[in-house]
Amino acid sequence: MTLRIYNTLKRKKELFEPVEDGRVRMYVCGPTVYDSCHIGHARSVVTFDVIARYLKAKGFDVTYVRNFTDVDDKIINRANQLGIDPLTLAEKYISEFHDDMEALHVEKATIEPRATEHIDGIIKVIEMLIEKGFAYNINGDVYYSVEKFEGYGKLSGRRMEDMEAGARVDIDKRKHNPFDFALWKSSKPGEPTWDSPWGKGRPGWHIECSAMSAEYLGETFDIHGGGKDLIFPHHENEIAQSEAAFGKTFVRYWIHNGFVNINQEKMSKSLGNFIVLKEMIKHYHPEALRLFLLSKHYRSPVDFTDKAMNEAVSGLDKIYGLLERIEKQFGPVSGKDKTRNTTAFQGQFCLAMDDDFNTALGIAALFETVRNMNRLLDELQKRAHSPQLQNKNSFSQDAEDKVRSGRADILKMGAILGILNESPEDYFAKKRSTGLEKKSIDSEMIDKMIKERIEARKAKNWARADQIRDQLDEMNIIIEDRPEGTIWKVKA
RNA sequence: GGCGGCAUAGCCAAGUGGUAAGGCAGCGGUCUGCAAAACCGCUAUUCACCAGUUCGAAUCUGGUUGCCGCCUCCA
Repeated sequence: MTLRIYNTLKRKKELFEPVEDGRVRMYVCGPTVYDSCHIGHARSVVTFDVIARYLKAKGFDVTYVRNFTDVDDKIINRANQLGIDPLTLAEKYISEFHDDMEALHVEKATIEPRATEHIDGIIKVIEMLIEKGFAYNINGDVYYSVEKFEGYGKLSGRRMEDMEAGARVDIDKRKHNPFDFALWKSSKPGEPTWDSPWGKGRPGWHIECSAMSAEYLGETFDIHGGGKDLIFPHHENEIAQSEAAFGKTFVRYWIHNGFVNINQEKMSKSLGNFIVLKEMIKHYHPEALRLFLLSKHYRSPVDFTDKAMNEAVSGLDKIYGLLERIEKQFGPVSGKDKTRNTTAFQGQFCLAMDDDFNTALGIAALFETVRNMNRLLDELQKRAHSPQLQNKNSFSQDAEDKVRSGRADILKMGAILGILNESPEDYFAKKRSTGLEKKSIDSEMIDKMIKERIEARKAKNWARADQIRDQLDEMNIIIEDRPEGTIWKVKA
């Protein structure tokens, strides 16, 4: 059970060895709260949610810090446009973020610090950097001097000389080097400001993460994550700040998730193709989104399409379908079920997750378990209908044990992936009612028609039964005659 | 201009030296009054192309082509 993680800094997979045995300290860059979350945010948050869940399941004591950037140019601009206070705007989107994440079944981070609540810590780090000669003050603006930090560029793999060649960087003559970045920005009218040794102002973007991670996780910690786009300049700058200020290795393992494309196009505001999370979960089950996102490796790009989402929905239906089948036959999960041997989980699934959180491979293990359990239930059903078979009882006892263990397996895998949070009844009931809403059909009418069809079938009036089924089909309702009774579904 | 990534069946996708997971779709079968669901079987002698290393390569090396990302706010 050795976990290997792809480390962006080293550009290879490495054995994971935390600073302190049995503990993991991890920091993930959260959103700048100036707008609603889109599915790109969802990918990052879900990726690290699964990583945190898995580390906990492996027995680590996990301290997970995910920050909010609640003071920033974008927030100020947006607030000015709307004529409201920037901090009020930030508050609104923080609360929206929480709502979205709850809907997505994202577990709460241990600590969710905000930049504006850590101004003192930020100022302290800037003072250290000035003192050590890594930063300079120009009329109340404090800049970090990238040339002073020897390792600058080591995360993103770029050298200063290369970057200058074709770089598109704003020319600020006051900076010693075009790549020098702001640690502290002097205040302009209408902006939130704090007192500092350099006058009134506000922190730059990168410094908050150096200050807050040090406060909650120490000067060296285990995992730092975020989207690939943050590698440069944000994370490069964080390393420069923290290692210069504290004189220690900042982070041991850097993890970066890939992007979400929409119909093979980069998702961007200018293309107008970004998908807001709370809109999308009106159309798709949040767990289907998680299953979709996790069915590709976290470092690869994923292409969001309705087709891909519908495939995820089919997969989720299949899993819940099995859970429903088991529950109908053996009842809900019992206390005893929770302590069962979960061989597929401990074997295939954990092996996959141990290899750089290979959720796609883990999901394959989940589906294989689903198929195995369905097969067993089929066999059980077959035997029940053939009275000549011997040892029926011992087989069914054995099968029940296996099925219960299989369900425990599936639920354990689901708990890492953050899916299968609902009871199968609720899942399908909700699906039916939202399906009806969309097509504006009345469920009482359906029940009435199904009752009539059951009567017709009892009387072996197949013509009438099929006629009713055809009518329902026209209403986008699908019928399944199961051994336990007739159920219906709404067509996707 | 600089840096980096990717190319596996109809589609999505895992697989970094030992002979191609899983999902979706399709077809055939079992089951069913007929269906649906579920299960079984089939669907890549082959992993963009060329050359090389090796007993052996989708996996390593070199080259070619194509796609994409970052270097500017961005998950």
